Amino acid sequence: MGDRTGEHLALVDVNNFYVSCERLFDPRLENRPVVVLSNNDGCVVARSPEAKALGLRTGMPWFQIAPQAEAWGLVARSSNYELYGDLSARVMELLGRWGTWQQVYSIDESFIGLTGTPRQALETGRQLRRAVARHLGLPVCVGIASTKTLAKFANHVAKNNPHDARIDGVFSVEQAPAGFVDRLMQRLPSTEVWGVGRKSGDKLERLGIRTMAELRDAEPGWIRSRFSVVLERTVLELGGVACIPDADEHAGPAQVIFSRSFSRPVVSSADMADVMNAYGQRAAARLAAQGQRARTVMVTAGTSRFSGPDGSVSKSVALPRATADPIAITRAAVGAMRSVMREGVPYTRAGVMLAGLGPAETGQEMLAGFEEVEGADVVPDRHLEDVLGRVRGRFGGTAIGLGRGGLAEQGSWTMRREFASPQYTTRFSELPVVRA
DNA sequence: AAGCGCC
DNA sequence: CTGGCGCTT
Repeated sequence: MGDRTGEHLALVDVNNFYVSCERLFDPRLENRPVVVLSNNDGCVVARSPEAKALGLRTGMPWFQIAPQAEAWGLVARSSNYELYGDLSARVMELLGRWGTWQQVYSIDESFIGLTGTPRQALETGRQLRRAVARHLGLPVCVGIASTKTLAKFANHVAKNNPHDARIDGVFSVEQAPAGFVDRLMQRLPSTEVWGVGRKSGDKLERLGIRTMAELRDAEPGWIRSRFSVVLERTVLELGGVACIPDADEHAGPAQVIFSRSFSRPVVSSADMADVMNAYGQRAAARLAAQGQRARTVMVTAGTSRFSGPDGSVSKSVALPRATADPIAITRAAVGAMRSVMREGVPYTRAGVMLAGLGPAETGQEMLAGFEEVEGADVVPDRHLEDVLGRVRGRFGGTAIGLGRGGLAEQGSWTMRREFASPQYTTRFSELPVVRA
């Protein structure tokens, strides 16, 4: 745990984040059903309230919905992660200013620490909600409590009572009327608790625990023996004991994965080599951007989960040295895949995973290799990944890459993005034009 | 390598 | 004609 004694925890997230981002730049999407689709336009990942009212659920495949879309006036958008990522950075930066501490939990969620009395913390929550609306035009909900799990619950309360003027998007467990939280927990199923999914919910039910309140009141040690230390912590947190450790700010992620489904199955090893070339570069670029190096490359490829025999393969290979060099990583990925894939099998997805991560060399270490240029005012880049990172930072992610066409070249397997919106905030050529 | 849960 | 990711076991 960090040093957060006596603080309140707020969990802030953006309502229907991807849809809200799309609406920000296309007001025609206001007041009508809108869904944002996953990569490859596969299934629904975000819904406007109007789309929810139509009964559309997250995870629904688009091909099942598409026939009715026109009759419903439903608008679909392909996911535009350039846009969402950019807006996310702005939201997170703004939220960080309101907290004594911040943990960015996902693209649209952040835990932040609030000080003062419970009453003051609630008022801060209301202020930051107004600030995000004013500065970024995005609607957020805020849940405030003493533990992360309770803050998640409080956020859920805020989000699911949009028309309650007393809540108005901000709910504090500590400031709720007596008995209110307990009555709610007695009504809500355990699966509404953060960290309790379908499987654990089923198992809990078989053991006689159905509601959030029953889970909160369960014996922690018994839960640990029947489930895991992770669920035990959830029980303690529901009871107000903060015990989910904060993410280590300094440590990057333990692994970097770049994995995608194909628009069309990949059958030949030649095409799969192109895939590994492209995915290896993307994974390597992320690794370099995080200032990390990898020791291990793992490749995976799989057949359709919904039809035909399961033909998933994977192979892990050690790199000769820890590196973020896209040439070394891409070579390793292509070679590993060639050794395990079966020619003629229709693979529908593949991935490159980098593991055994550690920090990249410091500036001092890099300088050590350049005694020969001592006195020069510019230290040349020692690593290809640094050069690529700088070019991409200035000219865009596909401006430069390995091989003919680099990352810009598209294969027949490239993901489908039929309903893509412009990159309003990250490409000069796609800036929205405003006429007054 | 698979299960699980989250977004 | 059905996502991607990270962590745990």
